[in-house]
Amino acid sequence: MPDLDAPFAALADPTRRAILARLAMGEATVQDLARPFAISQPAISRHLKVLEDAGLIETRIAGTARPRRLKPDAMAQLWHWLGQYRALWEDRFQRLDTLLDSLPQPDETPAKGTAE
Amino acid sequence: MPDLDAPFAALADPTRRAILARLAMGEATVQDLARPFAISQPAISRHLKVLEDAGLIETRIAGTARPRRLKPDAMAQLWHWLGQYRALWEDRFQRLDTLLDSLPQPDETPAKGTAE
DNA sequence: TCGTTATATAAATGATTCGTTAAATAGAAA
DNA sequence: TTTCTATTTAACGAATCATTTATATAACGA
Repeated sequence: MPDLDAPFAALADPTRRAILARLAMGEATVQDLARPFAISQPAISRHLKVLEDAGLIETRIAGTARPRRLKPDAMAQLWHWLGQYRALWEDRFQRLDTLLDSLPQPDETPAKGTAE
Repeated sequence: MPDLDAPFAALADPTRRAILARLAMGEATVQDLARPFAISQPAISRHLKVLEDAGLIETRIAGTARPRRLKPDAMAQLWHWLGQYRALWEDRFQRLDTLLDSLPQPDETPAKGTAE
C-alpha cells in the first residue's frame, strides 16, 4: 500500500490544488506558476517540492528551466482509496431514493433531514 | 465549492484513516476507537474533533457515550474532485496501451530465465 | 569571460500539529 | 447525595510547516 499521508497532505492546500489545476492544462515553469499568486517564487518552489515528494508531479530539465508536469497516478490511487467507501455514500443515496419513492407526494418538505 | 482543505488534511494521518476504516463497520465510541491504538484517549478525542470539523464524521449523544458514525458525503466530494482529473490518468493508460500495441515484440526482459 | 535569467537552498520566524498529563463536565448508578 | 464511567478541555513541549528575504547554483547569451 503506498503512502497516502504525503499526497493527502499535499492536496490540503489551495495553492497546491491551484497549481495542479494549472498543470492539468499542460507543463508550466516555476515562473508561470508563480505569476498568478501573491506569494514569492521560493514559496512556489517549496510547494512544488511538496507536490513532487508526494508523487503528484514530476520535473523535466530543459536548460535553466524545470517545467513541471502532472503525474496523475498518485491522484488515481487516492481516488481508488476513497472508492473503498463508495458503497457507503451510494447506499445512503439509494436508501434516500427508496425513501423518496415510498413517499406519497413531494408536497411539503419536513424540517431538516438528518437522513438516518 | 466546499472547503477541501479540512477533509484532505484530516485524511493525511494514518490514525484518522484507521478510525474511518473502523467506523465504516458501524458506530463506535471513543473507547472503542482508542483501544487498538497506542495513544491516549484524549488524543483520540482530538482526532475525532478534526474528523468532525472536516465533516467526515458526526456524533450522536447517548447517555454519557458519544458514538461516532461516518458521514460519507464529504468523502464523496473528495472523490468527485479527484474525478476531475480522471481523464488524465485514463488517457495516460490508454496511450500506454496504444504504445504497447504498436510495439513489434515485448522486448527482451533483462532477467535471464525467460521460461517459455 | 561577464551579466542575466531561472530556480533552488539557507536562515529566521511565526503558526500549526500531535502527543502528553491533569483537571473539568456530565450522565448513571448506588 | 457520593461514586463511577465516558468524554472533553486545558496547559504545555516537541516537532513540523509556511512564508519571507537573502544567497547560491546553473545555464544561457554577449
